[in-house]
Amino acid sequence: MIACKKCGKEEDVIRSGFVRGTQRFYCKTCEIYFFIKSANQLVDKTPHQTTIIDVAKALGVSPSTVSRALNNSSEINEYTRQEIIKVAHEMDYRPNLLAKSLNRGKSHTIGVIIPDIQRPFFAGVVAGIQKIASEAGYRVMICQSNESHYTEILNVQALVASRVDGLLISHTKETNIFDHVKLQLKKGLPIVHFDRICGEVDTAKVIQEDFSGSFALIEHLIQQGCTRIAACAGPKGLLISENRLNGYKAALAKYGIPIDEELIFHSNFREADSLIALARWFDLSNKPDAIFALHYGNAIEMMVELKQKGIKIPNEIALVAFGDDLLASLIEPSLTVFNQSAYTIGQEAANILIDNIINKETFIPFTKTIKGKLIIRQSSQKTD
Amino acid sequence: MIACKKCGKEEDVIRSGFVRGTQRFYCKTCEIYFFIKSANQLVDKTPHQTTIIDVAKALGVSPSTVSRALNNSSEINEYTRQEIIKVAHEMDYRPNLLAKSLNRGKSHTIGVIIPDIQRPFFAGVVAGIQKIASEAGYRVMICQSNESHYTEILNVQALVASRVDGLLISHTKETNIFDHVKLQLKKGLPIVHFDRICGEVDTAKVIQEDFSGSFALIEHLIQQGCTRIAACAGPKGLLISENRLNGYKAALAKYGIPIDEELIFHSNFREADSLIALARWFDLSNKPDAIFALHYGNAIEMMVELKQKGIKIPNEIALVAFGDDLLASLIEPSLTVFNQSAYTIGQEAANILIDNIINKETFIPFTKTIKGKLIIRQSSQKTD
DNA sequence: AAAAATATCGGAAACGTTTCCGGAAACCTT
DNA sequence: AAGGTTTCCGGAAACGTTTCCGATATTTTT
Repeated sequence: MIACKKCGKEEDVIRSGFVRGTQRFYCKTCEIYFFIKSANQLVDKTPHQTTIIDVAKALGVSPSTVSRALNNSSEINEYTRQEIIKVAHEMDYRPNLLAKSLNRGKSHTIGVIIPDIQRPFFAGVVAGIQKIASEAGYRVMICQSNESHYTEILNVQALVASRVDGLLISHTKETNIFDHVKLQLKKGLPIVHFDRICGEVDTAKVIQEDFSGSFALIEHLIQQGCTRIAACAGPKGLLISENRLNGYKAALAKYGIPIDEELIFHSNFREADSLIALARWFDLSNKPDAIFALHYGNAIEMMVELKQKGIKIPNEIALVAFGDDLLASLIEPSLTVFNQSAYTIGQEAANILIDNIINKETFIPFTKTIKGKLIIRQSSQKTD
Repeated sequence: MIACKKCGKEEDVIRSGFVRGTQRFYCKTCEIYFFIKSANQLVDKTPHQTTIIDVAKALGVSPSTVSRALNNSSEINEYTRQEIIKVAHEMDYRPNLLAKSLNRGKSHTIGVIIPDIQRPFFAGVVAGIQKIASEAGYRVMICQSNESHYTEILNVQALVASRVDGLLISHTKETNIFDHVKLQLKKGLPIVHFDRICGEVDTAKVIQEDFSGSFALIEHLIQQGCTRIAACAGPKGLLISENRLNGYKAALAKYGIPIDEELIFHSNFREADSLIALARWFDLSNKPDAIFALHYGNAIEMMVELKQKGIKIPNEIALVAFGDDLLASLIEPSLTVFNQSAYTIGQEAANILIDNIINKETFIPFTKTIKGKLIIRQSSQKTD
């Protein structure tokens, strides 16, 4: 027989099921259910990170006082503060940012979504973001979409679940539906776009000189005597690709060169695309005398292929591209590019986002264009 | 006169200070202090992310039931679960991971500390880490130490404050005191080192074939007929530099080639160092016929310098290095390297860390060496 | 010296979850 | 039909902070 935990009597205790792996009892007198604990159910407190309560107990003060001491509150005696700080340091107290964030309703974390960290451009952007963020006391959480729209959506959800205070995003090349960002924006989440921006959402944006950069590159080619300039563009929906293409067209128009649609190839940024483009152009009766790669990677791939085929750059065909890298200066011939300062873009985007976070109510979205510069190297300088 | 909020009498109410910007009163009868609220003090609830409580209210159930429905608990009716899931979805409920983490005592986040995300090797590692982590349901928080020991310490503290479940770290080149990791390890934080590991801490480690990779490179050079092989090493304290240097020495020893300390230069990975090393070697009466760069960056810098000086690679001097990159295959002459698969290292390190996190009690630290491979290119193949 | 103000502290609520615990109802057994 | 079991749900505690509020002791003012 089992004694009731409350009245101690054994008569009216009956068994009452096997609940959650343990025998349960019921005392009809007291009308209560109860379990009998086995010895090994006694708790073995694992050591934990020291909390504000530990510090408070050590000093015989209340947790609120410790909190005040550690947060530069004015409502605390200076001597008390010093003592608390001393003890907190001795105990290696580290504030639990999860608790703090939960309580404050802000995580002091910003989320970043990029297609691929391994691309030097995005690595540079991330570095710029982290610089500004850490200086402003923000942590950074980075997600890669791997150019997958679905992954991008999951990334947004994950970052929202982590309650980031704001979002920096450069879209997937296949993203043409923006409901996921629209929804969060509507919910009040500060969002800043960079590089691969989205036109249909009212966010602040940081972009490169896509139009004028292209324009400068093409103008340079024309000045070198090129007249049939091929363009390896990106997917048709992608805004930044469109802008660059417009710069290309504008430059041609300025110099009265007709636009030949046969010379414009829409790639998907895959390696194979570069070769397909080349093959198509070289099948033309009227071949191009220059190539403009809207994306850096395409240019490198093309250069490798052209060299392998024994085609002379730049004399037979010139080559210019958007983007820059150590490789561009070291490859032979070195590559003429319009350089986008990834680091600066990252810094600027982070600055704007933090401004947006802090001045949430008054912030007005705007678009900032980061100056790039034309770097003329061998691949475009025709010699006679 | 002011009426007491409790008894309503006005006689015994006196003013009692101007506390926190508001007039305070005291009722001598009731012995209570009170304020009188102005109209604009009424709360204006800002819209918030929908919580589990919102969902519960919408359905007329308790929060615990909602939690059970959303967490695949068995103690819930299937019909109820479906209803709750439906409503939660309609309300676009996103669990607050901060609250969840705080409650559960684990954040499901792992911290990563690397010297510089812009170095392709580390970018590759990060990509590998994120792959594994996201598959396992972990988030990743990345910090850059920028090769500063002090920043590294701050990074550790920041990640601990964020209550990461584990830490992946590759040390600064100037780090030779490891108290910051020792402390956290002692506190029970799972830590895994990779690449730039630390010998004096009992953590799991993921390293490259530093010794045998060097050995293979040097052996290859010797087989090409090189006998005076110079080495551009890293700082003396850095373990991975030591290991590589040992591989170099072992290979020389195997072939009976004496070790000439004049051919070993300890750099600090700065660009200028490469040039200094070259200058020193070329000042020797007995010049080297090959150079082994323990770090990839040095090799590129040296190649640029050598080409500029008109020195023929590999015939006048061969060049090999640790590490790989697209650049190594495209530069001319292309660079012979021992390739370290950064992505694999990241994956492996993440796998081990997660194992360590999950099986915290039983986990036994070990060191895993990731296989690399010798990629022979032009820079080392002497032609006659 | 009473009244008013100030300085400083403790208690408790709140943030959004999960989980422990207990209870009611329905369902089985003899 | 009563004891025993199972199912399923609600209430409340807990996670570690911050902050609101109230309270006391001390100081200043009148």
